[in-house]
Amino acid sequence: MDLEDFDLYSYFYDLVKQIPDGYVTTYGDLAEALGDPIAARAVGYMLSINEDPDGIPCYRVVLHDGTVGNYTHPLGPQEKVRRLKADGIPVVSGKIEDFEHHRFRDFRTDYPLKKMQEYQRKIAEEYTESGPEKFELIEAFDVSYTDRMGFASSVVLHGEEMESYVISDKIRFPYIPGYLGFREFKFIRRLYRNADLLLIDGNGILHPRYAGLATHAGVILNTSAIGVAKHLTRSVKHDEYLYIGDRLTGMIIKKNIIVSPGNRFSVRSAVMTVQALWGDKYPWPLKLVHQLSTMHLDTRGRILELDAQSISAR
DNA sequence: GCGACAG
DNA sequence: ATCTTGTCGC
Repeated sequence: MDLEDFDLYSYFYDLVKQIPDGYVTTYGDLAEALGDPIAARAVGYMLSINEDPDGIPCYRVVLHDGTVGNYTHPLGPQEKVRRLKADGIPVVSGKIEDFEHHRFRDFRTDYPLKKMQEYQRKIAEEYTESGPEKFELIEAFDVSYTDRMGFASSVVLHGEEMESYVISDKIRFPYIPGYLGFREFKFIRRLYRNADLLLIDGNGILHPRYAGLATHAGVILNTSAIGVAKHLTRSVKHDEYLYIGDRLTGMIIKKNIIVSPGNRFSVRSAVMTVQALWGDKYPWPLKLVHQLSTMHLDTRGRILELDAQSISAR
């Protein structure tokens, strides 16, 4: 199992196909079969964008209490009820009768998200706090999305010189809290131009397993990295300092701007470096690369050439 | 209604 | 992140 290039969509749809005729399962049961109950919302999302509703029986996935729940179909939830009844499942006023008797949870699975957690713990062990303080080549990354496509960009800075890169690819991993690295690192790996500092939209060691996207990228690419996030994730806040367990992992430097070390930085040195790259209201290389990604998405990857002025003019 | 929830 | 109308504040 190649965790760095894992197709969770295919794996998930194969799980859904395992639900036998005459049985149902829940969003949480499928998340459990993937390896982490936190994926329950991603389960709902993946079902909602199912491209093969006749081959992949989404209608067999219901709420925890036996309520039928939503169905993304032109005919709506009533079509879900119709299909369940056609399978011989009794549904009375939107709820499955004798729910536990019809509930399937005996999935054949390798629990891929559990393996990814282990992988993240190994990455976290490779994180180091000390590193260089001067950088020749800085690269900032960002990705914009449609349902199944990602449009990724990077901006590379060396002295006064700047270059930008764009790539796009089909998405094979949904957004799942705590697993962003498995969604976005493949883009960073392809865009990486041997920079000695990576600036990444997301968290570093401010992560339940101390291995957010910026740490994932910094450790695998063996370079310095910093994460800058716009929203706070689960952590304990003391003044502006953010702790996971007893460990200092990040800092709120402005409203909705959270800095955490990815690799080869401490919290203090990461904050100082971000401040050295401060623009108007945000580190300017990240603002620029975000605009580039958005434009890349808007044109569906048909950008051929861009310079900094045409981007900033937006 | 509440809690979590990086992108 | 994306989907999106109107609304609030500078």
